[in-house]
Amino acid sequence: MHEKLVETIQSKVRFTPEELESVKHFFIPKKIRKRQYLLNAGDVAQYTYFVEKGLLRSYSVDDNGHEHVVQFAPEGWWTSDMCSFLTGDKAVYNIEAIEDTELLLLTKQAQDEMLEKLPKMEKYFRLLMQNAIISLQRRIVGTLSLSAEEKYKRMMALYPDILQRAPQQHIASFLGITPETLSRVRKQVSIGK
Amino acid sequence: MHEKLVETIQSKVRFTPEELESVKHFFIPKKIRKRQYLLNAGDVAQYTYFVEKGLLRSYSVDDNGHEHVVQFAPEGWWTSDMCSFLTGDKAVYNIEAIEDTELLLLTKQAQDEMLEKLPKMEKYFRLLMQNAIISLQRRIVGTLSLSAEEKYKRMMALYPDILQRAPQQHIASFLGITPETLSRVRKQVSIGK
DNA sequence: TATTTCTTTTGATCTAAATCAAGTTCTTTC
DNA sequence: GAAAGAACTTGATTTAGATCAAAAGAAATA
Repeated sequence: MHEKLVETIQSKVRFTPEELESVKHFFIPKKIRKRQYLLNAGDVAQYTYFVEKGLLRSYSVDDNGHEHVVQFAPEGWWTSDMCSFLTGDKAVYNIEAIEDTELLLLTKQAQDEMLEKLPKMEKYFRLLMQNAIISLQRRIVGTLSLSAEEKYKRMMALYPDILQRAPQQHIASFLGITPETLSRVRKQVSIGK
Repeated sequence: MHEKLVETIQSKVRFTPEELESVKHFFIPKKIRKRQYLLNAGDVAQYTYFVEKGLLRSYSVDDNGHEHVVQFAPEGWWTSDMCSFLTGDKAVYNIEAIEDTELLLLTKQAQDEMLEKLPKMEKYFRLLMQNAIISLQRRIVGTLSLSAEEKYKRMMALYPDILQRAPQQHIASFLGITPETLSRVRKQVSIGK
């Protein structure tokens, strides 16, 4: 159940087998089915979620009722409403399972205890955050500078698996275009090949 | 020269005066004048920069020659091309001073030594990164969901000082609109009041 | 396996913001 | 402090992508 977690930790920090074993105890395993929600906007995020298997999406809903996908989280990724999780404020993001998903849940308290007991985890999380920032910055530049077709092609290059696994409406939302435009772009791109 | 740095560290982690003092030695002070560059895309980022005073902008240039402002960094903020700094790859961002600016430079080696010697700095950087992620995610949602006018109003609410200090073309670029549109929006908003 | 519901495609129309093109005003700098 | 160069404003025109509408295709539910 903790294979992916152990794998991602080992790829970033040197840990003894015993340390790795002790990490596991801070997490609560959980499985949810497709279409179920981990978090609803307005509630407080009690956990950060590590995805062992499956696929999640987190999204916000704007004043016009339009959804905006902030993140897809496939196996090996973390997700939550970070602000809500850290501050206890109401969450602004909803988190839904796109596939049946196996998770490891970490409460704020468990995380604090873990960081206390295993300070090397600080480094793991810092590196994790650094990578997140790098890709968020790239996404912003992409959003600002690319056409609908270019955005789609970039997604093909960066996340081909998510393109296969997530419904097109959610991919459109992630890219910041309408499902209609995505459909037309896909047709265009498939002809072009 | 290290006032702001000490202030932001103290706001996130408990340090003794001696520890705080020892932090300072890892940084190289530097002043640059308005319009000078700290980093050019294509070079390797040798430093992360902490802004003690002044204002920077980092931006990328796309294939059509359009600039896209990724970040404004006023006093108390960090900036760099994080990817280049960490991996040694070529930078994709340019960093320019919008005002005469006082900086504290940190090399990768100095950062590693500092984290080694003062592990509590891991926490400081992790918290810093967390906040960055929260605001980058919000910016993405804003970029996807708001009209030009709404983006401008949000900037008025979030960063009123930067709106005063940075030229409009750079603000337009940060918001993902053209300078012409920003000019019209500003007129609109000023009449509306 | 039928039926209902959700998702994707296709077409027609509309619109916010981009682009193009002058003017105007504000900054450098010599 | 005058000239040159940026930056900003204003107007006319264009356009990528949104919106609206309806049909076709999948997938969930019974």
